[in-house]
Amino acid sequence: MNNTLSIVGTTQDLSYNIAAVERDTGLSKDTLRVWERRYGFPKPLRDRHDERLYSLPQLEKLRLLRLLIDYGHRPGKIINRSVSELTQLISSRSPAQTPPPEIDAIIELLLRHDVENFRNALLQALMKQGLLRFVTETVTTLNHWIGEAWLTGRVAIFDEHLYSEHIQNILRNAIIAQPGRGSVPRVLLTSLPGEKHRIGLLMVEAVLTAEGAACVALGTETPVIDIKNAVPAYAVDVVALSFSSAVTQSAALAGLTELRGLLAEGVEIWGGGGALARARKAPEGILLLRSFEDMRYALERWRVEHVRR
Amino acid sequence: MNNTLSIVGTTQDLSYNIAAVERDTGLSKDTLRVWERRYGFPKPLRDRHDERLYSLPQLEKLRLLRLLIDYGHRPGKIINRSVSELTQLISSRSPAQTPPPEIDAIIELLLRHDVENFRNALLQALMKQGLLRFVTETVTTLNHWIGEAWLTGRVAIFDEHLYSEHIQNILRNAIIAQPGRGSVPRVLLTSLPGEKHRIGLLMVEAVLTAEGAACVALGTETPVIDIKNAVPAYAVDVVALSFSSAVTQSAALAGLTELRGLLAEGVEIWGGGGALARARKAPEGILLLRSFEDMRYALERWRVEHVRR
DNA sequence: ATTGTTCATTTGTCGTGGACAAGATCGAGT
DNA sequence: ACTCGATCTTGTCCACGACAAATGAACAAT
Repeated sequence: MNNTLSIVGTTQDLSYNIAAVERDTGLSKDTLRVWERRYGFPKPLRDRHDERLYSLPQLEKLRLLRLLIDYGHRPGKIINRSVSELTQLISSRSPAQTPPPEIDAIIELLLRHDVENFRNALLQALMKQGLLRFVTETVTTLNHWIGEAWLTGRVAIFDEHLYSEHIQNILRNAIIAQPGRGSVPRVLLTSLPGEKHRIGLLMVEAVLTAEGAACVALGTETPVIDIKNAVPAYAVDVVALSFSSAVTQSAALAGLTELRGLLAEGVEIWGGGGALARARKAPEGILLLRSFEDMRYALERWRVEHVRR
Repeated sequence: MNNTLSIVGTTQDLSYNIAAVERDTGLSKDTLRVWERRYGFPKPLRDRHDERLYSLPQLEKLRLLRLLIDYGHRPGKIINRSVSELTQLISSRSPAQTPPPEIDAIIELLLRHDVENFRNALLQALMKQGLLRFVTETVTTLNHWIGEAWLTGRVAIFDEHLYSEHIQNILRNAIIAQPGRGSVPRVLLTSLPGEKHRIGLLMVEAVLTAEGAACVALGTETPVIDIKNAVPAYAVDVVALSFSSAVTQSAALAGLTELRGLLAEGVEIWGGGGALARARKAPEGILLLRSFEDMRYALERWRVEHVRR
């Protein structure tokens, strides 16, 4: 079972065993070992039983590498560069643009760790704009720029955690405020195992609920089989899946196709999110939503096609 | 990278490669291979390149096994029983006790997949009892009995997902409703990597906020180093960590001790949750909270010890 | 009766290297 | 500009040996 919390460590400078590194970097054990074999990095110390002990600097460099690889760099080209070269690569990649001032003001509060005012700024934006605009404009751009700031190291991991929690609070608060009795269509909302990003899912739920659909939200990481079983149980008309850009496009399409094979014909499948934003054509029987605009249109279309007699 | 969603499959009856099985069962590839070697199950077909291809029945039996093992059965004893024997084991596991009627009524709605009324029943309970009693009584017992019903197979995985989402909606809604300006102490709230249960964390946040503390919630799975860095950034007085019964007690204690070594003396560490409920004695410099009562007492004590001049 | 200790067994994770599929890159040809 | 195939790169899979960590049983001590 993969529920170890263990971190090997002496009091002062700690070392991480290979499982801890896999957790903290997202690089599989196989990958870590094969990198060591091929490129000579990371070359961890060994404990008394010849098991790998990674140091904190190694772990930090691995995180940098992961980031750059996600961004399109090839491992072999960058793995033996120094940490400073890598950070330079990251910052040089960042676009010259700056976020719009109202977004920047909010990010500024996050950077100052001013929890109360950060929360209030978000709430005020929501009040001022209404749920739909708040989600489709403010939250979308906030996500983008905070991701950007994280890449360049301006925003720490815990800041991003905090941001995610607060957005969740606000979105869930907005969702629960909606009535949503007997609405159509009934939409099952979730992501496949491996996809952990909750915010995209909540944004969709907020918009759909606001547009009068009935959402059955299952959170993240529902195995395909369980989705298949949930569809008849909750009598849903549509299954909507979210894929953040942390997953590859091909993986997302494969998951969608897999699900299509398992579900009844009448049930629609919608897929959206960063991983699919640039997808060319949809697999048979699947609707790709490249924007919130697309989604509202899809909703409209469903309703026209399923008019009550 | 472990973000493959790929599933190998022909249109009709699909087979799953070892990565897909790892995802859907939570059993690591190493475990799957060593079970095959030792016990002869699961013995998957091989593709043209000698790679394992698991069938759907195998996958389903693996999920049953996982369930029983989580409950305390030993793999070696049950792995070669038939599926019907295993399901029998699960249903015979059902405890003599039954949940109190008001809890049972709510669970019944979940079993009927009656989303709207389920939501309303939860909201009504909250209104009737107030936040504190709702969390410490209703949610606590609901968690317990739904976990129980899941073990006996009465509640499906997707039902539990749905339950978790709704509880989150409600708790976060309650949290955001509180003012919380300039309160003390400032409490950082999170869990360590590997601990994914969010509900316990949210329950604590709800209670603490209601009691007038200022919570800085980082969600689940924050690496120790990031906690260490967050403490000065957010100027917190207390770090509170939650450990569900999915982790072992020793792992929880190790994590707490590890953290203690990294944080400044003045910062308190509180640990709570299922894994620690039966812990004997706390490590040096750590406060174990075995109940919500304990937590309110700890809060009281902190305030007395840090009286404003 | 509960708690601590010791010892044997079970079980999951780690190690090694070899192999190869799937992806990425690049050049040639339409 | 674009497919197409050849070529390199990279992650995942395999086998199987070893052993640490978890569990259970047996027993002593409080």
